[in-house]
Amino acid sequence: MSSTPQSPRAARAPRAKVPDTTRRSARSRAAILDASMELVGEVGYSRLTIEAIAARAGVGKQTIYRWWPSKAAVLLDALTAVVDDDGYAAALPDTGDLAADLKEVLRATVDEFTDAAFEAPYRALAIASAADAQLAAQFNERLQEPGLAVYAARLRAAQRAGQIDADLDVGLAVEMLLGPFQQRWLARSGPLTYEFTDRLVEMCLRAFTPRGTP
Amino acid sequence: MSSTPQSPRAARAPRAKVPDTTRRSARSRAAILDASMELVGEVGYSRLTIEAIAARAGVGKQTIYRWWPSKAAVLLDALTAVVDDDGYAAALPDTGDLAADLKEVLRATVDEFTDAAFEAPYRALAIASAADAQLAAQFNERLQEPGLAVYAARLRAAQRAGQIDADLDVGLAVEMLLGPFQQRWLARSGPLTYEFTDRLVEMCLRAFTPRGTP
Amino acid sequence: MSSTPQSPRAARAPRAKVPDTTRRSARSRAAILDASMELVGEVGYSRLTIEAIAARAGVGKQTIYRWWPSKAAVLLDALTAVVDDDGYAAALPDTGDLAADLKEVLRATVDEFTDAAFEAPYRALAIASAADAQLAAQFNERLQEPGLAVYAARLRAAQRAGQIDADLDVGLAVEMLLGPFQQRWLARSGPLTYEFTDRLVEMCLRAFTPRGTP
Amino acid sequence: MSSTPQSPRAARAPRAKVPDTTRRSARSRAAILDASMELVGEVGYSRLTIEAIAARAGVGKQTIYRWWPSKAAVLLDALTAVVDDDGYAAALPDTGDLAADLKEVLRATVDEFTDAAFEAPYRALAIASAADAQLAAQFNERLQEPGLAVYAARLRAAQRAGQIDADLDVGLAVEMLLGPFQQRWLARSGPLTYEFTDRLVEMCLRAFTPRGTP
DNA sequence: ATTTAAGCGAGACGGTACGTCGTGTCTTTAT
DNA sequence: ATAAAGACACGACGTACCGTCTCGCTTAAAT
Repeated sequence: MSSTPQSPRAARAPRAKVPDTTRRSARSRAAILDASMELVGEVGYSRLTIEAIAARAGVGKQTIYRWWPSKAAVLLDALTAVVDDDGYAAALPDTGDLAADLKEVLRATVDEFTDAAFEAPYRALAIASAADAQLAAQFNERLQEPGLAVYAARLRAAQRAGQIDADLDVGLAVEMLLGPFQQRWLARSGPLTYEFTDRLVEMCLRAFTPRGTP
Repeated sequence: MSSTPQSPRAARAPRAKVPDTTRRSARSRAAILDASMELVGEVGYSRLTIEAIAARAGVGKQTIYRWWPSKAAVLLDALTAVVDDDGYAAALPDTGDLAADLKEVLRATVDEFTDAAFEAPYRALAIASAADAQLAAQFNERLQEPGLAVYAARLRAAQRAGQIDADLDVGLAVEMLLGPFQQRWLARSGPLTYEFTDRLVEMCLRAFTPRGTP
Repeated sequence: MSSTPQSPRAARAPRAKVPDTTRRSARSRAAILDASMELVGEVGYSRLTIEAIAARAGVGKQTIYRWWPSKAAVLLDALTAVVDDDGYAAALPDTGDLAADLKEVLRATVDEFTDAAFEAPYRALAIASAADAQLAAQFNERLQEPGLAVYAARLRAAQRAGQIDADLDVGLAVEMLLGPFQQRWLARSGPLTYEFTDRLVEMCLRAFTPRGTP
Repeated sequence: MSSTPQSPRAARAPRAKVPDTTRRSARSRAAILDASMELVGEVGYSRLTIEAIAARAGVGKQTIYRWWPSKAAVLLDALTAVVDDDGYAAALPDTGDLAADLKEVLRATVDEFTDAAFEAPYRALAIASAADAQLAAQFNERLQEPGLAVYAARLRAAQRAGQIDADLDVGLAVEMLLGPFQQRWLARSGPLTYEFTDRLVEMCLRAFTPRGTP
């Protein structure tokens, strides 16, 4: 991805493949990211083309090929930029009521995945990741895992508060909370409703909490 | 003389464009399905082309376009044929030990999704479904839901045996068992191991079983 | 061409390629010829297709392929039928005034070649003949030469009347009268006007008549 | 950002779609013209395909479609290039003997039209011109008329020398000399022999020369 | 008076070529 | 050296026809 930091010196290697980042046009970069977000919303991932991005961005094709290896990589940068700008919720709320907190956040996530402007590029990246392991690694690292981490943090807080099992595998717990949700979304195997997420939270908490608890 | 005379029979065909299924070549159909399965395994979905399928099958391209709307639709038929031939496990084993039964089947599923011959077309369809709602409906109905149904049946048997809550939402329960699995697989967010599925089953059963149970 | 007479017995040859003429459907034949004449006028020769002829004629494609080797052969039969029906002018007028007679007939020919209904199939055949020597032989024999023959007859009458050289090569003379005309028409190298044909006749007659004549 | 900035220069190009001629690859152009000449000789016009030209030339199909509207247009450029390179006979010989000069040139033309390397593309263009008025205009202007002009020049010289009528319509005269020839060639209505052209010249000269001359 | 067996309408089939679109590379011209 | 522009070789697209090949079906001839 283009985010790999490149010192100017790196370009001095005998046959430099990587262009000189310091000379990069910020204006072009922004135009490309904007155009790709717009277009993926308009036509969908499969009909998204690099030519169209370049044309919409008023940019030469080579400028895209120089800095990104694929249209998915462009989208990854574009969505990362948006998410980082919007200031990723660094933490889940912690009202002390774990169930309420999880339900609230999952309801917000339902809203997010119902918003076409966000959904389109996110789905595009999920699709591209499913097809390309290398992209998947980047996608998971840069967009998915930060999201999961805040769930994990909240669960660990609940562990410390004794609300859930101390020896609970937090990673697995997060997968149980989000896996069914993402599956419904990506495979369109069911509607994304508050009722679904609420009941999913309730069911999961039954698994997370000590058996004796009523 | 040039006016097309319409026999009553011809007039009964209300919609034009639809080819005559009775004249369809079974040989060609089989060759196309075989070729598409082979090729998706060899080159992956994104490099799978209808031209290559036609060439491999020894068939004209039009014969594919006549009967299928997309390469994904071909794969859906191909995989459906394979699954139906192999005799879908109509039911999960029922040894009385729900945890053991679920673990066994999920372990088998791990094996299945580790087998490239099965994985490639299945992933291809999952990708295509993520990109195309219409295909997704077909994919879910014809391949996913039959698979889920056997889990649901086993859970309902366990309900009758009093092993899990009588008022458990079986559909949701199945999503909890398979969602995290499929998510790991499709998004490559983690390894598909027996350990993972075993622990997933254990966690889920804690959610499914009556709270009082130790 | 389909005009080759075939006795029923010929079909008894070990591997009969030639279908049984006696069973041929006159209705289909007529519909095909009509349709081909219509279509060549509507879309031109290069866009004329056998499928379209069959569809317009309400006939199976095989019925065309059974009886004709090419779409040009169909047109040749079609135009022959029309020309024969219209009763080919068996002879040029002979008023005694050769120049006037030739001018009149050439003016009529100008009219004919300006009529789209006649021009389109005729041009189609001329084009097909230019590309296919075998068709050319048929076209010349069945459509061109009968036309030329009437000119030759008229010139021979003029020879007998002493109006043109007795040792004139009548065949060449006919070519001189019609070659420039057909060339203009086919190559579109100039307009087909009465003035052109009148002056062509006058020039040719200077070549045909005895030198002493003023 | 996505609005396409238009430099004044770019705005001066009134019509879109037209590719930039200055960037055209001379190498590709030459390869395409060569390949089309070769192929039309090998397989004939009707079996000449743009795909085959592109393949033989080592060129993408789009490079042909970008610069030429049809395979006939390619051939027109190809033949024009050959003819211009070979240095079109700028003038007929003028030995003072008009008959001899015309016979000599027509005999040379017979040779030319008997040479397959020249005949094939020329016939191809004649066929395409017969089918397409727009191409015909180009063909006549760029290949036919320059050829006719040299005949016209020679006839005008003869006029000045008093050998043929001063008021002879030179254009018509040229059509009389070449029309029967081209007709025989294109329609294959007779053999192209020296005897034919010699007698054609003699006949025409009888029409061109003053009546009193023996 | 049936039985053949042909022609027939219909259209699926294996192919070829079409003309278009997008890819990723390369070259030109202009900052 | 990067950028806009876009020509290029390539490959796949989805379509249109080709000419062949079954399918019932009518229909005329030969049983």
